[in-house]
Amino acid sequence: MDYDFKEIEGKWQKYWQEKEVFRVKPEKGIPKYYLLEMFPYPSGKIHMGHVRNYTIGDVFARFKMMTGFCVLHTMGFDAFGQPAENAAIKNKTKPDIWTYKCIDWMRQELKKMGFSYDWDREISTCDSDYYKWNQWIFLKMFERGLAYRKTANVNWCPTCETTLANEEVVDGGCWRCHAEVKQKELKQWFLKITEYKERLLEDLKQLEYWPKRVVTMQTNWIGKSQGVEIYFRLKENHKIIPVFTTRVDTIFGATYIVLAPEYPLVKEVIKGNPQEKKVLKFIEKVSKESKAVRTATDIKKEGVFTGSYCLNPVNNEEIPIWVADYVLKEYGTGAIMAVPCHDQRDFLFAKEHNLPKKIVIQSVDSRQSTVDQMNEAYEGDGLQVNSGQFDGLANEEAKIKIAEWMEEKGIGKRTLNWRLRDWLISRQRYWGTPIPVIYCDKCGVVPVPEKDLPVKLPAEVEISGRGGSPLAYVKDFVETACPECKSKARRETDTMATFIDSSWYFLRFCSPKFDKGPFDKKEVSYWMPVDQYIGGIEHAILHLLYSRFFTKFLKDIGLLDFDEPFLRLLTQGMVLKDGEVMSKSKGNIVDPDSIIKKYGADSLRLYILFAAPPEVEMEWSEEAIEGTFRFLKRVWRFLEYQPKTTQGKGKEPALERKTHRTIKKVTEDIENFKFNTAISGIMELVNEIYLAIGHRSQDAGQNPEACSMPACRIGGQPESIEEAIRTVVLLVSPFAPHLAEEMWQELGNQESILRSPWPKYDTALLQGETVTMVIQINGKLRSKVEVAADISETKLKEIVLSDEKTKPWIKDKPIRNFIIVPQKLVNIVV
RNA sequence: GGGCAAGUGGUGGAAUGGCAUACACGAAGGACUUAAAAUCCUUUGACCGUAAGGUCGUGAGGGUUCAACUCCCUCCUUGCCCACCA
Repeated sequence: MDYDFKEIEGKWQKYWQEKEVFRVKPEKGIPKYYLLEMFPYPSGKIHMGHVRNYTIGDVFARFKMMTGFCVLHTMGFDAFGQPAENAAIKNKTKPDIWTYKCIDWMRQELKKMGFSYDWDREISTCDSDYYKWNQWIFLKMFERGLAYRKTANVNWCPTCETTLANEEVVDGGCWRCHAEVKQKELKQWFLKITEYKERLLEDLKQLEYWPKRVVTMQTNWIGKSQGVEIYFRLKENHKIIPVFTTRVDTIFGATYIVLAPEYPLVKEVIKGNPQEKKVLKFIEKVSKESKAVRTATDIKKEGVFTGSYCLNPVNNEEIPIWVADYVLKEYGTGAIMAVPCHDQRDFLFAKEHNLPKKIVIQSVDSRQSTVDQMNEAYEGDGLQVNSGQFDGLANEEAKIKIAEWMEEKGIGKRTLNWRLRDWLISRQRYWGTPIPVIYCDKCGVVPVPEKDLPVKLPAEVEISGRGGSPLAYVKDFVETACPECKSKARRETDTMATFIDSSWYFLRFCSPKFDKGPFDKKEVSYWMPVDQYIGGIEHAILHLLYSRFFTKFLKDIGLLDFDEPFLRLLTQGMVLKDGEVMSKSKGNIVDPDSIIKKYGADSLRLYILFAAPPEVEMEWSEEAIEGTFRFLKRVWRFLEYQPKTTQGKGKEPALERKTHRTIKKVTEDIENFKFNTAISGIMELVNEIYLAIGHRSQDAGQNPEACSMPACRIGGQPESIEEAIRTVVLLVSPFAPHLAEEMWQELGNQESILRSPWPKYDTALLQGETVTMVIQINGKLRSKVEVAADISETKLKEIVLSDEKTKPWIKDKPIRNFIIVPQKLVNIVV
């Protein structure tokens, strides 16, 4: 009987579906487990990254099911987004038709992998049943002032007349027509995530089961910095220019200040002075530069003198005011004080433009050069010099003293600065959630009343990729009545960023068909929070931050009773081919479907977990998958093992011990997501079983060459062998579920293997009567001895010292130390 | 520039203070076969040695320890994420 994976996999996928094995509902008295993998964008085909992500999740879900949990394991589609519009233009189809077709293909491919999803709970974010609640949440935010409108810049391609996402800007040009990208001001919707910045930062401390680096990345992204706002005054009219710094200890070394080109005061400062034209020209030039160009590291920092001066408030020194592109209006106050000796960017800028430098921090341990000898800024700690009454203080201490002194004199104030900005959600796109807002000439901005939701996307739209928001051209959509005064009004024609969709989908899975709100509170309080979330590191910042923000907001309006949505997070590594990320542009894609056809889903699942630990990148190798395929065939052939009943019963202690040790190892490894070693543990047990069967046949006087499996039916101690085989089938079942189900049935079981409990190990059977002890002389391995497990120290010493291989290394040298690590090794120091 | 990972046989990887290279892949040899495939068995870090055995060996250098891939310090390399963040 060959291992016919095609037939087996088809059979069991059908069985699972028909018997609704994965359908789940809350059950009293059984602990719940919510396992979630990041849902895919439905591009049509699954790729190896999906296979890896979802296999990791599936193994864990099945393991949890077998260890007695009520497991919520779901799948859906993050279905809005630009590729559908691009496909519509390219293939002369419609985004919805294209998307739903892709979803169908993708669902089929996922089913072929045998994943244990409750497909009854499938959701697609482009269904109005779903995006209706995006709109509802938006309205709740609007009510509380957390959704607001302001003008902001977008990347604009003048040729295509369209907005471009940052990733569509290639080398400062449009990805499609390569025209130079301009900045354009538009009125757009924002969500006030900054209102939650403290909590988003503070609650990171709760996330002890998140990878450290993800927490670090979020912390840096929120970017809280403690510093001082210092008030510089214009020399002419004493107008205040506030400057933010984290290094107030260097204030005495400030030799100029720099304003962002967009800084409002700039135009006033230069009015009528000889520099005016030059500065205006510079501002004009910078304003055309896209952010990408301005933030590039390798480009020289440019700037111009404004012709004006201001006063350093600590010593009333006159210092020049400059304008430069490396200062950003959005960060801090939009103005900086420049300390060339202690900030590298300032150092380079000062060097370039011949500006004065002044040392104010003296390094303690290295003799510091004079200003002229410096070839880079000194950014480390040290003692204050040239700093008036603060000279001689350690700079960390001076930071506090100077800040206090400035506050007393009213020339500065301690303040916090945050890097996190509000979230721009307006998109000039069709394939997204319409923003539920109406503009009325009389009433102004009017939210769509809840009862009128959803604001549906019109089906008949021309997608050309040109001319801004496509919805603006759909007359029936735009023209509407004001909900308040009933007079003629216009709908908002922008749609929401798709990150909104994924910011709460994990809640929708708890009650996917609920129609009285975004989710059923009762269901959510049973299932949430997500116990284990699994996905790519590329979502470490935005998606996870937005989801945390939404959760906190929904808690504030009384819909949730917890602060954090995801208890544990696993970020899986990428799948590489020939050392590079698999990607279309590199042409090194391996299609999972072709692998399934050749080796079956079980082999693919097993291989992708066996090749590397989940969180590191893995190298794809077609040759290596042959190995896991072979292994499954080896397991499959256990079905041919039929001990003669006349042979009687009997136990094989060594095999029994191996079986129980393997149960322990595999169980612990799965719990810790060490799937690669879990699998190798099962492989070892399989090898051991084959050995046991082979040895029996030799003992029975058989020709060992005849010991292919069928000939081995004379097995002497079948009890242990049968137990071992049954154990292998159970242990391998989360990894290769189709094969395990089929074998389980062949072994005489009626129900799905998922309904059988996970095997337990007997602690008493783990330990043999003897152990092998390693003997080291001076830390070097010299011999091994087999001794009783509970041997006394004196007896052990005796045996070790009389060991033939040990003797020559000791001879008559005095023994200085005799170290015993129980049941492991002894080390003799001579 | 900042942050975070990682560096072990021909390859993927195992060992987180106690036998370095588990488990696999590949390679070589053998059994079975008319042959092939499949399957099974043996060998497989380097060097010295007929052998027994020995020496070296986890990116480089140093340190702690009876004992270091593992802990500490310095450096090198690669990858990922972020970045004129004041």
